[in-house]
Amino acid sequence: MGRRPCCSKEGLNRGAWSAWEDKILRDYIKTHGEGKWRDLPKRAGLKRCGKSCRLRWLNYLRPDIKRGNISHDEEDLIIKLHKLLGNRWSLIAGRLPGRTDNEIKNYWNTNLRKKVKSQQSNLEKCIDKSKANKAPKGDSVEAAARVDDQFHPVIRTKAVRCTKVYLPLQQDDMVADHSLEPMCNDSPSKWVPQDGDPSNILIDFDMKELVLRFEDDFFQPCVQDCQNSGNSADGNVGGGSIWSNEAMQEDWRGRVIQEPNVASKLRTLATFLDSEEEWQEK
DNA sequence: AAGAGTGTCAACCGCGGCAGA
DNA sequence: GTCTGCCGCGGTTGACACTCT
Repeated sequence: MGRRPCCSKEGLNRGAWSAWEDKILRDYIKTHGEGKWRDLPKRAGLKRCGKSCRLRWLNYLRPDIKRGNISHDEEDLIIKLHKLLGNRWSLIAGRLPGRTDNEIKNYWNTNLRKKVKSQQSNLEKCIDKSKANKAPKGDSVEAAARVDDQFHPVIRTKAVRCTKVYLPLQQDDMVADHSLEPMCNDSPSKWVPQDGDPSNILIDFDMKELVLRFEDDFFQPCVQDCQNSGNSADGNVGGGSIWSNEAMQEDWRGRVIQEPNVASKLRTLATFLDSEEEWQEK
């Protein structure tokens, strides 16, 4: 049994919307409000499918929409949110007032994907170099490499804020390195090994703070080092990738979903992201 | 000047989630 | 608990604009 199409395609207009179609739709929604998209075209007298009307309204006609000129701040935010959420364009758009998921998706595909990819490859070069050189402990490049190896779970905890998370970290590494301690609001004593397995640590702390510190302070030496050594890293810490590669990122997402004590649905994440008080309380 | 190649973005499509019957 | 229909999402397409040769 096949799925019933959303509407009959016969006799319907397709492709670009004309000015008068826009006017009809805008006037209709102004009078009757949004919703009931399936019936809207008939009631409004439009030869369009309901889905098409909805899309046109949400992505183009809505009065609160900002179009074009994505600012540097917005771009930065898109990159950071994309690190956390992946291609969840509607969630990302929800954090950018006046921007639509379609616009952000297009902007990502045409501008940011390449940009982020090149920064990612610079990061990999940087880390490879540091590993090859066996820099002494404490060296910024080595430290950044260790961050890349170990601290991607920090971002993971942000994605499931306020939820206790099992992290596959080596506790010894974390505590022994004093440069990492300020990144955690809670004292390391609150990091409790789970089930006697030292590689699983239960953590529950302020994740936003962690991410900011990670991106803005701790990561900077790596970028500077890249520049000093002739590797261009664009100097954009916020835009630098936290992942060594896409596989690592995918692996991270998969494991989050499977963890028993972690919010198992991304809708939970959406709720969290929509909670302004929580977001700003720290 | 013109044709080819590339980029951009509005619109379409199919699927999955969810609410209500 | 199951079914049905609507809505919203993310991936993809294709028309148009722009740049290069």
